[in-house]
Amino acid sequence: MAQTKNTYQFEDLLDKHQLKKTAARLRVLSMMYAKNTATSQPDLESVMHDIDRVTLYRVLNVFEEKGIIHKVFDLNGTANYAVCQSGCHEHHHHDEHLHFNCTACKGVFCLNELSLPAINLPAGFQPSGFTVYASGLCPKCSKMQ
Amino acid sequence: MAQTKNTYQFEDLLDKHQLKKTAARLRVLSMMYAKNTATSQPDLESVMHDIDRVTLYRVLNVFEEKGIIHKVFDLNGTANYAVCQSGCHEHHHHDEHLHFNCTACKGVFCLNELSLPAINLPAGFQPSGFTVYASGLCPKCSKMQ
DNA sequence: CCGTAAATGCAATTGTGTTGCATTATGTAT
DNA sequence: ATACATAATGCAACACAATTGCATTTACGG
Ligand SMILES: [Mn+2]
Ligand SMILES: [Mn+2]
Ligand SMILES: [Zn+2]
Ligand SMILES: [Zn+2]
Repeated sequence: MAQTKNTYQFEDLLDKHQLKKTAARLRVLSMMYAKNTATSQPDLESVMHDIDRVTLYRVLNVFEEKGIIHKVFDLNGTANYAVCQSGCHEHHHHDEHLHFNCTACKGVFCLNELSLPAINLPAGFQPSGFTVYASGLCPKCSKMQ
Repeated sequence: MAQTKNTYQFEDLLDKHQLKKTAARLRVLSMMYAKNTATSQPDLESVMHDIDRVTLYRVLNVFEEKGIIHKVFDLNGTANYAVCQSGCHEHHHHDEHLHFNCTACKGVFCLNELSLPAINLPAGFQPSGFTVYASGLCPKCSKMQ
């Protein structure tokens, strides 16, 4: 679920990855860590009107490179980003968990706690990674019908 | 793999779905049935220079609505479309098979023959569908290294 | 062959994402 | 505290997929 972190911890996080502590980066971090669903650039833009859209794209890109967040596409093919749990490093993500896309609230949930079953492919195909999506109703939306 | 059908069969297919037999639709059908990988609007556009891009989008959309093709996003989040095998009807697709996206040739393969393992979700999540992607090298590209 | 509804072409618009470059802010050395 | 080098940002422009409105053309049943 949503991880609680204060400004000092976000500054430490940026320090740890040798990133300068800028207002845009701190605000993106606090927004992303405050929610339990993935965030898109348009999501950020709709809240942070004073930060240029290009800056938001660049913040997301550098966070992904550093292994702070990972990219996941929603049902419409638009990029969303979620905070990485652990085991993610620069240019090397370990995000082979299931992603749940709620058809009602459109939220994208990372289900890190689930273990994915092994999948074997037909002869000739050499897989290097798997991505599993589920769509349907999230807990909150299924309660409200 | 690639299904072989002639023009009469494509006309029958359009008839069956109460779609008018137009040149654009017949050409899109013959191109999509001739290959064993999914096709994007830009793919079609690069071949059918005389057909407007908007028409190609509309042909793809109506084929998807009718259950003739299904949409699958590639690694870059762009929409590709593949011929449905069976069991797909208007507004009701059964395309819960694995999609393999080759990182070399960028081809998107529908692996209909594979059966996907069951996946159960945490309490509260009500799934209505699953999508599984694998990325890596397809048979042809893995042979060429 | 005609008439009508559907399909198409074209222009314009939206949305997401990228690039180049001038300006500003950050962190460090003085 | 100040100056400097470098990184980050803002802005304009661009690229590309996808959508919408509307006029024109086509398909097809009568
Ligand atoms: Mn995730
Ligand atoms: Mn498929
Ligand atoms: Zn929901
Ligand atoms: Zn390949």
